[in-house]
Amino acid sequence: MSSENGHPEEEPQQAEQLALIRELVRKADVPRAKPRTWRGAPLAAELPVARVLVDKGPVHLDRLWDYAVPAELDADAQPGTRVRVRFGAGARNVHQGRREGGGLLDGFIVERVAESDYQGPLAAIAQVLSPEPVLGPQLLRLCRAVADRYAGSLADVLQLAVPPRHARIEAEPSPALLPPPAAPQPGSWSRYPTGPGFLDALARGGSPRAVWTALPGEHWAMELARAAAATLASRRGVLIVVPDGRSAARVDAALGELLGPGRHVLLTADTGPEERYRRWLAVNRGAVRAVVGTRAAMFAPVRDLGLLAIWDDGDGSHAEPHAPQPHAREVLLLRAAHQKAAFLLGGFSCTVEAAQLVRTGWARPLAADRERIRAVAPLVRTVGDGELARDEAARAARLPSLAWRVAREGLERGPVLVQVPRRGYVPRLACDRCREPARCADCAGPLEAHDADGALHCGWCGRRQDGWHCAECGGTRLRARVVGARRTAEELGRAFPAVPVRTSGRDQVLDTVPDTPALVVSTPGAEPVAEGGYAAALLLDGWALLSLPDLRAGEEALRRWLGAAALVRGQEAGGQVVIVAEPTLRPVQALVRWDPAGHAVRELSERAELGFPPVSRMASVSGPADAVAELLAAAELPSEAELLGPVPVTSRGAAPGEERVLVRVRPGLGGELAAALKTAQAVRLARGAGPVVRLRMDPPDIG
DNA sequence: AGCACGCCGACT
DNA sequence: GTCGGCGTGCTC
Repeated sequence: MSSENGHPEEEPQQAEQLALIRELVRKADVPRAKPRTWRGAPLAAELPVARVLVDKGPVHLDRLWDYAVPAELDADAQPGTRVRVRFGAGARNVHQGRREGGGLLDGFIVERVAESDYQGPLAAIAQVLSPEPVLGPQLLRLCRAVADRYAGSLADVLQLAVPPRHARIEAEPSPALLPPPAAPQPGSWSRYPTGPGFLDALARGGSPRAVWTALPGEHWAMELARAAAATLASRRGVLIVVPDGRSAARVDAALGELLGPGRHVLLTADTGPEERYRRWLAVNRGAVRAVVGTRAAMFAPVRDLGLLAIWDDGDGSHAEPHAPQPHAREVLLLRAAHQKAAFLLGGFSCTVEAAQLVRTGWARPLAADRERIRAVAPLVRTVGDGELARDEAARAARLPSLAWRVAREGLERGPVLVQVPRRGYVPRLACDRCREPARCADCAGPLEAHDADGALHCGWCGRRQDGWHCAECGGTRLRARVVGARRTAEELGRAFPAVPVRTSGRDQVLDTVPDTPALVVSTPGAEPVAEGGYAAALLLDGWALLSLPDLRAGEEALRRWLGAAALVRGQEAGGQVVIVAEPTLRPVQALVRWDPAGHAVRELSERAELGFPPVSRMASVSGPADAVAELLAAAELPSEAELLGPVPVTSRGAAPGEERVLVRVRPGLGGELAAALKTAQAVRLARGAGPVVRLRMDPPDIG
């Protein structure tokens, strides 16, 4: 396939690059030393050198250290085991018999080799914590690839990938592996023209890759379970990553229904640390071959991986908040490439990244015919600003009369969902006339007005913009308006006093609601499933979502609307959706036509024109101004790298005087960019540890 | 990060 | 003459 995107196909070239850098970082040609006897203690007869990754500590220790393997630890000190080693200046003194010193640090044996290229005497491994090989070769390779991709340290990634140890759990035997199940019937996969073929390929041991646009009302958890069962039938393993515990529980239930007990495990944060480690060990030991879980499960060491699946990749929960902040979709893509496994990315909506996988030909679309979509999608109706202005009832009650009518009708037939915005968004500027986001004339970054004088500055390159006018329509006035709608929902509840009002939100999320008339007020993402589908839905958060301070505002709005609208009965069953948003806006049109993939394709081509991610690759470098400048000057960036900024960092937690620079490269150079920044960072830290500079690949918050 | 070694000022 | 300031540099 082409190398036009930043996806797994750039990986071999990247690996080569990094191998080269590792080589350079290592000392120049020195004669290879055999491990010397340490205090005269006998060494392991074979492969007496252990290459150890020290688990914690500063970034410049992110390399392997050679230790001698004493004969008595030979059997236990295998690759992948957790060990303790003496590390620090004092360790040598121990060797010379002077006094104790050098702290004990935890680490992992990465490999056993015959000789070391370190010239001095090797210290011995102090202790093998347990003979359990928790860091197998494939997991190690994955973690290294993730660290490289995100310009992070291997130690940081291992912290995400290998759970903390519980000795008692390790002592327990894992259950025996059950024989593979029979291949499942295609079931509702038959509603997609290529669905049965996809399932069949999985069952036969093939590795199809698909971007699946789920039909409205789809019992997607069962579809994922069927794909898992087909893969297990081919004697291969499965990993399914979903955004939250609620979704994980649904897939868990579907897997249980289809496979019976003992063939899969659920890995989520709700499970206590010990039980979690028990399940993780069962997976690592090959006793269980199917895993469903939330983002931390993206590293689950499933054996013989046949299928990697992710549901709703646009959900922000898939982005790991801990360094180096890998995204579950990208990690699964790396795994699919490494292991030649099948890949299934599904959702009611479609991200630009997913559209890019299809565009480059890496994955095939898996979607239903238009006719079938029309039959099962609810009828979507819009209320734009013009209508709102003319609508007397709306002005009085802050709710358009169409919404009243649809709610009243819906409540005669079942529950009605009301989606209201969450608090705490930051509006950005848009053209008052056509709502196109206001963009910088120089680099197309988002404009901000954070000065009291009202002057406009670019959020990326920091340049002042005078005399702004809209590139789309020529308008010269800006707006930052948002609609507060929570109160509207409360008023709606008062207007239907006979009907119960249930709420689902951040603090208390309802899982399901019964099939009886009720107003169900929910924030995006917390919508309960209605047993027979909602009779209607009101989407009242149009402007709040569209003015999120994000490049993805449109995509995110559409994703949330589709997530709610997919819970509504089809229009043949009378299901209706009313959205309070301008009908000319692209995401609104995509909702009306129920065409998320088309929306993502258009967003993608627009990003390509503007040089936005994921069509370009970006890194953000932030910290004290001089430190940022110093790092960038030292980094051997790809020659055509484009520097945007610096701009002052205004986010929470940033010290005054901090700045941020964005580095942009064309697709395919992301690996090179990450490697260059990581090397420069390591060099900086190795000498003198100046003020901290934060690196972030693919920053999500670039406006 | 720790913790060494190392090369210049005021104290018994 | 020594004790000790914390400025570079290494840690398998």
